[in-house]
Amino acid sequence: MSPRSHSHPPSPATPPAEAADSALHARERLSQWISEKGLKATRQRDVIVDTFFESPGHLSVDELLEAVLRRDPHIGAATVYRTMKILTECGLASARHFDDGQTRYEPALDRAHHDHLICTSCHAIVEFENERIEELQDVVARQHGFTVTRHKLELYGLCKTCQAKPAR
Amino acid sequence: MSPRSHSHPPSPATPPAEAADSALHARERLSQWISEKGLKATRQRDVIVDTFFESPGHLSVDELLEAVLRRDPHIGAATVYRTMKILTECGLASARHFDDGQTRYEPALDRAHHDHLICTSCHAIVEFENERIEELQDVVARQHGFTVTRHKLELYGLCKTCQAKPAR
DNA sequence: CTGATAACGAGAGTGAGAATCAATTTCATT
DNA sequence: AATGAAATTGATTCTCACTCTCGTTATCAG
Repeated sequence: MSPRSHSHPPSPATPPAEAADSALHARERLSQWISEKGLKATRQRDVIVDTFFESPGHLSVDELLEAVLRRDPHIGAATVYRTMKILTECGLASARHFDDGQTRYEPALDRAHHDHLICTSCHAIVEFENERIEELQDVVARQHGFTVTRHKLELYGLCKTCQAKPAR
Repeated sequence: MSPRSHSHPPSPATPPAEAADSALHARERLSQWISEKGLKATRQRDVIVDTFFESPGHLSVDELLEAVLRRDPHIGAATVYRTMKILTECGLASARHFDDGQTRYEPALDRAHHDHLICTSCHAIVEFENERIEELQDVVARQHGFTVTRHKLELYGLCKTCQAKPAR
């Protein structure tokens, strides 16, 4: 079989202290959830969760897997899918479906609701909040007799940088 | 008030005059586009386009195919995909990607922009427009240096009917 | 330590949609 | 009408994101 040389995988490049911190919080909350639900803690999940919280937001599973494999080349894609599903269920991550056909995840630790501006050229994603828009949405929903549980507002276009550049 | 006229060619179920009318307009515009682009008119495309414009909005390709097959059981799914792509390119239809993983098409003949309320229980889709929200979106985009080319606003929740019912 | 069982990884299965390709249809030009 | 180049068709295959299956392994309460 495989030699379990499992020393703790040292982080290749020191991540920002902030990110590492949020990864810590997340691991606490996750272990809580795990014991509540009768799940089991595994090395793979730790690696995936750490990687996720130490990476910039809006990762696709592919991108996350790539980063995970740099730390542990033996983790399977299915495990990343499964882990992100768990993170979503316990409220630590939220899934976003933009128009590129992939599910993207962003950390959801104590984050307020927000929407997105998406550059169709460089694929940059900028978050924003606008209380007025939210209010108006509620008004519209009420006018139509709807009780809204969630919403999605995405603005697609060119970011400042990509407007300046000619055609890419 | 719906006019009950018998002036239409015999079709399996007489569609609303309004819909048949828009199907007519659409066919004109399509044939224009077809000759412009050096494409060719075909019986299959006519059937698909007619069916599309005589059906209620927000059809998935599956649903459309089903309706098409009732008129001509020999039309292939690939042709429906291809035809809807053409309709989208020439501005007669617009594609929508809601959270159910299928592309849905709605007629776009001289229609103004609008957004959607979607019932997560009965899957009803209600359209709405709100000029104030649009304006605020522009403001937000400007603040972030974006030039927005299109946007997507979807409100998910329960419609009036489904709120009344217990659980479905 | 041990046994029940959750979790793993590899790979097969799915479903929407795009691509391929031989056979057919369209249509401008004879 | 007949021709033939080019577009179109439908069956099938492929791709891509994701889920499921299954034999094996790891976790953890007792």
